[in-house]
Amino acid sequence: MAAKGSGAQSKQSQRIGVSIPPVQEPGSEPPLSLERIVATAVELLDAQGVDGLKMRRLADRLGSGVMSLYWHVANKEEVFDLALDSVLEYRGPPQIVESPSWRGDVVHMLEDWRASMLRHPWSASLLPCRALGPNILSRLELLSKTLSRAGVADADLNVAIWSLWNYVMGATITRASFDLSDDDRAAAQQRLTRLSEHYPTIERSRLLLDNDWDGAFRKGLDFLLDGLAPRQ
Amino acid sequence: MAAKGSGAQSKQSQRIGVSIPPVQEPGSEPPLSLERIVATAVELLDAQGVDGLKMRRLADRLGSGVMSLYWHVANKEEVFDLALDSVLEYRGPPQIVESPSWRGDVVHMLEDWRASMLRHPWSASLLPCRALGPNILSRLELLSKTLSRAGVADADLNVAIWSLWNYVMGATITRASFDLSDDDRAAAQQRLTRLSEHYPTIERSRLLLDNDWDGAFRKGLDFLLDGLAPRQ
DNA sequence: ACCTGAACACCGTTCAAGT
DNA sequence: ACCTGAACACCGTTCAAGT
Repeated sequence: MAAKGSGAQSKQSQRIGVSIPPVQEPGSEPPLSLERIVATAVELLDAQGVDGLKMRRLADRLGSGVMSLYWHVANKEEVFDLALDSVLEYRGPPQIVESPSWRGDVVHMLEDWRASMLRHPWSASLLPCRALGPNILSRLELLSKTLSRAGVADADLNVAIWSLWNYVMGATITRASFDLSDDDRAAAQQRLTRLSEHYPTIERSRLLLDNDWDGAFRKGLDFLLDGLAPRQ
Repeated sequence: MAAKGSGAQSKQSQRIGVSIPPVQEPGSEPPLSLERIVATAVELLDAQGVDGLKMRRLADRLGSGVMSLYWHVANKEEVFDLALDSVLEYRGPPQIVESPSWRGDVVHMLEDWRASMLRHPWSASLLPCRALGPNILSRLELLSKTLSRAGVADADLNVAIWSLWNYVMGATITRASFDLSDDDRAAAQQRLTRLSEHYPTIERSRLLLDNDWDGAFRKGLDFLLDGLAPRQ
């Protein structure tokens, strides 16, 4: 299961003394490494979507043979896992003077989470069915700690966390997949208009064109938080 | 784009008079039809998951050559679209005497929606990125109409619908993917315990093992509905 | 109108070597 | 320790026919 080179931490970024910085001669590639593979996988996913990530294409971009990848990585699945987690790092809430409120912290983290996933539209739909990497676990830990300090009882903690997780995931996955296809969406709304006898209400409200996603996200999130941890 | 035989409605289920019911001679298959293809695709997906649906395997089960499928269907994508929508039919709320309350109707529809998707665990993660079929549109229409009658203003209608959609999708996708792998989940929690120095709070609450999914779903849904359409 | 087999252009990955 | 090319066992789909 575990990849051979998984734990390897390439330390070549720690330059010793004043040795020559590794300026890239055009055409000569730096050596393969887990970091380069993951970074390039993210590039590829951003550019071409989930189906665009192929081992051969990845190797091409890295200037190596396909099979070289398999030294650093067990299989394609692991590439997905690593690319996904690499995109979800969290740097914490802005520390302006004093941390304002637990609620502000939670909202910030969840909005940042959503924004991170929307910057990489392939990531949201991948997350639920993949292994939970350290960055995701860190977010959950932070969320849990914050809610706990805010007074949420231990018995209610898991429900609160999963409700928020579910809401964020649903909102982001939907948004990301609608994002991918602006034309498709217009086409869908047109099809809806043609069928307006069957679906008069959603046709009238132009459901498929409405796009205040950010506002809707924030509003629903507030409702959830009101219920989960009432402001006292 | 449109498949050649898409609109075909095989009417052979309407028996004329007392003709012999189509008892299957073992080995002789009924003729191919869109319905049979879709039904078999659902079987295959239920049994083997998303990656288990291959055109060749589907053809095998149907007792036909692979390429025969392409007469009824444009490509594999269309098989997914049709299988998905076929699984999401809604029969409406139980009509016991009087329809109780708009809120009961909404909750019933959304819980039924979730249950339908959980009966076919591959469906939830597929839904957001596929075409909206008639059954899904019907649910959205019903939801919209009910909320509208409940007094939700036109301007707030789309936000309300999408919030609920997002919540249901997120909850179901998460639940379904955790469902797929009971062992994996235990393994993940074990890994978490090993790393408990980094994630003490979620380790202590045994976040990854908690499984009152149904209760959590209902609770969060109530919070959302409270916010979206306050009971007067 | 409906079905078919052969063939094509891909995939991920195994294996047996190379340095 | 790291990289490689040839080969295998698959895929979805095109095409040119068949009935």
